[in-house]
Amino acid sequence: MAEAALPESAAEASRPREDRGHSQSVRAQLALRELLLSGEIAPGSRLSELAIVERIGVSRTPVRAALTMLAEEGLVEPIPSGGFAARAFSEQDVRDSIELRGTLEGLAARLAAERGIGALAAQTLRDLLARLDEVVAGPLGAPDVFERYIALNAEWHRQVTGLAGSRVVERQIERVMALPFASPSAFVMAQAQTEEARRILTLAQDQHHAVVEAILQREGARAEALMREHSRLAGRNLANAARSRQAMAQVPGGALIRLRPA
Amino acid sequence: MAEAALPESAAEASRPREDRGHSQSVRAQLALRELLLSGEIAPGSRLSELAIVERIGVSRTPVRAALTMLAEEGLVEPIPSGGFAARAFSEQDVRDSIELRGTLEGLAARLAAERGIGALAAQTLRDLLARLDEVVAGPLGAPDVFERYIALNAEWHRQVTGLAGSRVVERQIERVMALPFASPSAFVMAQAQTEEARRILTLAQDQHHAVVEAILQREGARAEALMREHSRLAGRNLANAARSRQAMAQVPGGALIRLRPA
DNA sequence: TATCTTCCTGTTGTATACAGAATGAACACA
DNA sequence: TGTGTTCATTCTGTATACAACAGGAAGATA
Repeated sequence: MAEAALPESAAEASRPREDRGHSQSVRAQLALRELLLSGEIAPGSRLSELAIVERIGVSRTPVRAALTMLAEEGLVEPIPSGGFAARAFSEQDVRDSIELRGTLEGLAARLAAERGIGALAAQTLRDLLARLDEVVAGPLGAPDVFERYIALNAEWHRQVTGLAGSRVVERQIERVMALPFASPSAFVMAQAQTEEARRILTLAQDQHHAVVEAILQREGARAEALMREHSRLAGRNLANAARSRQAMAQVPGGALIRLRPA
Repeated sequence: MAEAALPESAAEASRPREDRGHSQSVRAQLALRELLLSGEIAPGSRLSELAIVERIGVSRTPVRAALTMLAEEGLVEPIPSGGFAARAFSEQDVRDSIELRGTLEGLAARLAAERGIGALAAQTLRDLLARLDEVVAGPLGAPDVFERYIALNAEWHRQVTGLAGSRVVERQIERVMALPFASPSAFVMAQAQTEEARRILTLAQDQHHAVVEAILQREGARAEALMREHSRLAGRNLANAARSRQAMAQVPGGALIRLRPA
């Protein structure tokens, strides 16, 4: 193709910034995921490799690689006769994914508590809590407040899953979170508009504190139970968001969710 | 290559039976997994695509596909500079994998209990239990007794994870069990030789009964706790097997496990 | 008009060629 | 003898050609 013949630097410069430095496969994966999550590719529809090639401008080989990766992630499913189709999710699937995340994060929290964490990790957690406190207590009307919360929240969850000290567990949690609506912050933006926002953030943040306390005091069972319950907050938010199409549009991957399927 | 030019039937006939009807990619995946699990490819070593091509007789494309699949499974890990390496596992990794399976199976059992199962499914479970009872109570010296136990045990676990009625959860459990030493029957053969075999099988089978009872009586928390504890039997068996090189050889994927790493 | 057959188009699975990058060996030099 | 450098080899990532296959439309026949 034409682009491949360009000198490397020119080709790089002409690409979207986020794609720089990535291999074609990664590029294809990112682009395809974007197309899927935004709903531009309708859930259920077949994904023709050639069509994707034209759309994202890399050859079939990396597209194919991207498709198998996305199939592993679960965003795409293999068709028996060959090829892949964009996957649709039921509300129950979302609910189960959240429960799954809660269970695995609960495991991670319990392991962290049982095995103990170092002083440095403890301080990192406390710092994160303090910064989250600021955001939650501050004015919610300020710009980017929720984006800031999401970033800090994601970091907190990453920390806790990392503290288990188990590659195996960490990997598995990453897998679950590959489904974007299963992520800890999936429903934050959907709630941001509601008047309940502050209440929910307050509850979540209190749970954050409690989990850290439990981990520091080596209370494994408590850490686990709290972490599970924490995930159920997302479940509640899902129930609320499901009532409004507008709210669902704020949820990452919301376009893939078929509400009240037959 | 030569083989590709052969008429389909001849090529098929000349292949090992297990490979019939599969695509080249699946063939490569099976063959590679076998090479990895048997330890023929040393853990930690780099996997040259060309070397694999020569070894299993399919071209680079399906080999590459197989490698990415195995990377998702976790048997192989990507090298930063490109390519893949056979992965080695620590005893802790195995322990964590077992804990992970227990946690997820516990979730499945709880969901099954909470959501309830149909009469048909209940009967299937009872039948399986009865057949397992026979094996466990019978003479353990008879040929293939343990193979039979493994098959029935695997089926029982498959049933329970299926009863949760959640694709998402089921998929995740499949992922964990892709690591062969995490499977419910991983350490059965290693224990088969010991005098403790009957005791362990008896304990496991009692837990099977208890889990089914809990599910049928809709006791979610109990089903979950039992299922977790059930998985810890494997953890105990691991501790025993780890003491003997001969016992480890009986464990599927045992060759990948680096005991007492530095 | 309904149904079966045939053929054609589009699609995937596979093999392979090529370019750029990485790795390791050989060699020069301190 | 140890160290830094250069070069050749090997490898991966990507593009593309080709063949088998699936699915569907058009046409023939009852």
